[in-house]
Amino acid sequence: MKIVFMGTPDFAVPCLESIVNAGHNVVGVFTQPDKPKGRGYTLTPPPVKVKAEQYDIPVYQPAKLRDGEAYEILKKLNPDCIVVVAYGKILPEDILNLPPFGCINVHASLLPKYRGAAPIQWSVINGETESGVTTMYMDAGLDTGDMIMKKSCPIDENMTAGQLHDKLSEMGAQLIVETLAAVENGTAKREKQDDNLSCYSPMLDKTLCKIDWTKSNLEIHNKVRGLNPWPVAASSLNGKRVKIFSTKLNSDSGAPGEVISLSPLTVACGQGSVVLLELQLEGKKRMDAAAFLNGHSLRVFDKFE
RNA sequence: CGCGGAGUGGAGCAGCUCGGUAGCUCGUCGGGCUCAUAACCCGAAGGUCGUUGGUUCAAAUCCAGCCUCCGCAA
Repeated sequence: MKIVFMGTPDFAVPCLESIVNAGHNVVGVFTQPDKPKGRGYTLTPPPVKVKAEQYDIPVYQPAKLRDGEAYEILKKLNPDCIVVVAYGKILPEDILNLPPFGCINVHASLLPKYRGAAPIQWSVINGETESGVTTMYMDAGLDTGDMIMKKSCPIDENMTAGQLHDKLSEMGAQLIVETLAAVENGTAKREKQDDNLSCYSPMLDKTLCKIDWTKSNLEIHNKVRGLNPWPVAASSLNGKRVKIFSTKLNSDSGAPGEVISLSPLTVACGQGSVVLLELQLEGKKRMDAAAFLNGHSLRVFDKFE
């Protein structure tokens, strides 16, 4: 099929690869404009753009989709189908209606649960034991379209959002190829989403990062892995910001936030406690708890806030 | 020129303000104690102090450039 691909971050890259490898004719890639990133505000192209250029596929980076210009480009490209994976923009209706086989989206959750921007992270933060990917025909709503295919995978108790991200990204790459095949030969089904079962996963906000030690150890553990590798759960120690990358559940208890053991480094929560495995002090490198203790004389009863 | 922190034996840190003997916690190796141990005691190895140049009788320390890493912000 003749396809236009729309996507932006790492998550979308395997999908683009698999579509190309499946023999589809990708005639254009839409992605977000390059953005200033990191120290020094270096202008950085999105990962999908980098990959598209390797394939010599024309890249389009419109700031707006609603001014008609994008529509004209798409009309000229004349795709059979538009595939959208984590593009980061809402498609206007005229574009949704343009391709004969429709606009198909790959979403990183088992819809209708976790519609929205950050399904992977929220699944982990909320302690879900299962997640997956869903393909659907896009409609005007946010991730509300009719579903085509689903594939699920378990979330391990210690899995991070980053690990789940990589796994779902690969699964999505497989599923989109299967979906396109079904759509092309007319065997794709169309399943309505049950809105009563839906929930939204809003974009992550840095105010989420701060750990509330009065919460249970399970909630804290889930937050830590849900925010890893970005934006990373954080706390503060002696007035300095500390990122906490990974933890392990422990049943010992104490006053919330207090260090109750040094070997291993254990901090009490509202209920139970967590063993800190990997952390990073502001301006310092990420290190395991043992290394951290070598250079920073923590004591029992010291408090994380 | 977005703001800021940091590079010191294998790891994490101190020392730098006020230049002059390489420090701490841990690890490694050897020995001891112990029924035993990740515990304890004794001993040892291991460092061109990121790099280049400058100032000086003398630079980890002061000055300038460069490289690398990290936090914030986006």
